[in-house]
Amino acid sequence: MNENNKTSGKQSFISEARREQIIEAAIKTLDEIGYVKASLSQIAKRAGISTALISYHFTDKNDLMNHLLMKLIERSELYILERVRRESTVQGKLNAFILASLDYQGKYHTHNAALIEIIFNARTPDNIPYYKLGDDEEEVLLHELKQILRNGQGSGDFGAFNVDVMATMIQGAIGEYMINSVTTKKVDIETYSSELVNIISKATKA
Amino acid sequence: MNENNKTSGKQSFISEARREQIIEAAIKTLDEIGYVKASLSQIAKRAGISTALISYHFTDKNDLMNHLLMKLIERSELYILERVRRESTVQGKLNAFILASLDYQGKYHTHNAALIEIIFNARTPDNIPYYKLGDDEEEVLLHELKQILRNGQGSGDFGAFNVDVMATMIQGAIGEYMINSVTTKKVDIETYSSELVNIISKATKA
Amino acid sequence: MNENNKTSGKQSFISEARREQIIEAAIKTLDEIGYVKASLSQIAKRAGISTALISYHFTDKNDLMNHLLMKLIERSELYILERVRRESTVQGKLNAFILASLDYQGKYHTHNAALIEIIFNARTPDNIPYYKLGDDEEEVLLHELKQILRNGQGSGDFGAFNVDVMATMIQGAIGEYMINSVTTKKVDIETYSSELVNIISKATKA
Amino acid sequence: MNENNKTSGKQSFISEARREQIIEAAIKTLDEIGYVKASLSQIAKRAGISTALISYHFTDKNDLMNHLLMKLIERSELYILERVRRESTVQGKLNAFILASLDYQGKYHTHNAALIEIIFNARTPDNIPYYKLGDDEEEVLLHELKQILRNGQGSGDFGAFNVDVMATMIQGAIGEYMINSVTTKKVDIETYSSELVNIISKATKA
DNA sequence: CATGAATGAGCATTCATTCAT
DNA sequence: AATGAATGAATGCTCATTCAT
Repeated sequence: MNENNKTSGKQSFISEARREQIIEAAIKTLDEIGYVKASLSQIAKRAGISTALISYHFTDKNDLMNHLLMKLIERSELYILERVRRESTVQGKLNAFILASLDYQGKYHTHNAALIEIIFNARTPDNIPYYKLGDDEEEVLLHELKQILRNGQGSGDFGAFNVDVMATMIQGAIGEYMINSVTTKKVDIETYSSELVNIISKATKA
Repeated sequence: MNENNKTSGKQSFISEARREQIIEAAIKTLDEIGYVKASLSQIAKRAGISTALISYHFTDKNDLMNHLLMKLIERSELYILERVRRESTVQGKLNAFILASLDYQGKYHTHNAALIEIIFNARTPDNIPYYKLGDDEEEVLLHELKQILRNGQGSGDFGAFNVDVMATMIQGAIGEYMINSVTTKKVDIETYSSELVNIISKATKA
Repeated sequence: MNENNKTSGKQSFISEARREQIIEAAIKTLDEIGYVKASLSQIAKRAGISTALISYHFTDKNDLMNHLLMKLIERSELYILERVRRESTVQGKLNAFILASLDYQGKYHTHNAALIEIIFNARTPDNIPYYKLGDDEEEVLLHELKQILRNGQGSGDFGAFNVDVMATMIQGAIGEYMINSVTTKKVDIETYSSELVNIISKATKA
Repeated sequence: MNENNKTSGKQSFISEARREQIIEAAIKTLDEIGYVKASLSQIAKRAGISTALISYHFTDKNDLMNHLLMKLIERSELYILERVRRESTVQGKLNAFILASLDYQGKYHTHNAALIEIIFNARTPDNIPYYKLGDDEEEVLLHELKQILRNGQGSGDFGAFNVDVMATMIQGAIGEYMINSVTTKKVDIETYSSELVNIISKATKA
């Protein structure tokens, strides 16, 4: 497979399947031993293939991590947006956003752990951390959340507040649960979800 | 320097100065190139010393990182708690907590970046990520925040809400600003601070 | 090559050849510069390969040394036992044992030097020197020697003596030639061999 | 202390005491962890001093090992020769030589272990192993042993045999006991001693 | 005399990557 | 498409030695 094939869109069916398999193994590896120790050989071991095959299907370790990250983001977006779109009211959408986000963390915590490992560890060749890379266009979820908030303000359901700050706060509150072990140990995810919905509801109220 | 001296409290003045210098260089290194690339030789380069000297003053790379982490946590705690204690009302204390936390991030963002790098990258020998290690006793700031919230509920200044959830949410909201580059680019820290204070104020109101 | 392959019996032809080559280079290295200085890079230099390739074919430096030791012991055992088994009388077997042992030292003195270097230098992780590890089962040559002595006593060819002591003495006398440079310089190996045969013959006589 | 002082004969009393102390610590270290791991810092630790002080009192690690070796050889020579000289007959002297040699090993097995570690591990800068260095003049014990054998042959107490070979054989038989763990475990030193005396007695008989 | 501080050289090992097959 | 073989570069760490104090 030449350099082009590795990044171009069209691959053979078998090639695509291999890439998928490698990405899944990488997710498992990141969850189990963390980014620092997640060497290609550790990933290959979990995939049951040789390291060389990873290099064959991805230009680079970086390339693999990028694809992996895209896949992880895509999945969580699909899950959360699907739940949001099912609701018709702004309040319903906001609640759905929060609940679905936390649900996803609980159900696919392996994915979430892998996501955290990548975002906080991987860096571009210029040493820019991935978590600082966030491009407006890419941040689909944040965009959706802001849209809900703006719509709520427009319809009078929500009061006056800085949408960017409120959205950031909500995302921080959601993400913190996974990360803050003191809370994780003390409060179960259902309680956290419903309490958070209440608090945000009050904070956004007109 | 023998094994004991490396961890015992009393060191010579010059030795203590070197340790300090190494720790500062390590902070700089973590901020600049991230945990993954922060090798002893990179740290040594920034400190202008030999790698061996780091090994001489710290038993281990792990030992260095632990001391560094302790120092970083200690500093931010001192800064924030000092500001909180200056206030007399619960509302004042809560606002001070939020503002001081964000101020610290803005003023010492190198320290904060280093803290993030360590917490999300370092793992114990059993592969437990540092961010999952959080021990109740160690989490001084979270404890203080909960105390403020409980006092506010007791005095009637704050309404009814789950203290653990509210505290976690506030911490998430504070931490997110540093991490969420979209927001960092769009909203300056003063705006974020004051808006967050307003939102939390409304959310906690009786 | 995965962890398993390194120790399991079946390897590819080319892999086995490389392992052989590395072991031979290690023998040469031990003979030339001794165990203490026999680093992987010194061995690699003599094998004309990279250090990493040694790590690829052996799990460990220890693993390499163990394989090397096994090979050396095996070779000397094969050589000596073959010569002993050609003889039919106990006296013939005893003499053959002594002569073959000294012949082996003379012919393959590089191997013998390497053997000495390993046995007296290598230690287990618990600091037990290899030369103190000798397990009855493993000491094939000592066992064979004792068998000859016992058979000779049974048949009346040999007189009464403590078999363990006599066998140890013979082994000591054989090994000493290589080690004692004063004697090595003064007495050639053929003289030493024939004289030792005479002396032992007298000592064991009925 | 300048370069000269380190090797010249006359040192201050305190300096001589320190050297003694270092040498004793080195012996202990060699016995406990073997030559390979016997770093200056390990020796210093056992002596309760700093590594720099060893470098101050000995030009070199090699220098320390040479002095240590001399001391060890000297001690065993004194012990054995004293016992030999107490006897008047050649047979008595020969037996005393064997018994005293084995006694020394039993009584001072720490010293003996250290001796073995040095002789088989240390090498000159030209990579000549110490065990191949043996100079006729230095080998006082071998010389004494040969003298006894020659005297015995002269007086008619002993028969005809090659003195060099017989002496080497006896030394090998003595040394083997310490080294051969199979025998060490099976035969106690008293039995080995008396049996060896009997065997040698028969082998040397007129 | 004695030490703490410091270093350059060397160590075994792991890693991402390449290449012939 | 897949692998085993191979490597150069880098890592954390230890060592013997030096030197100012």
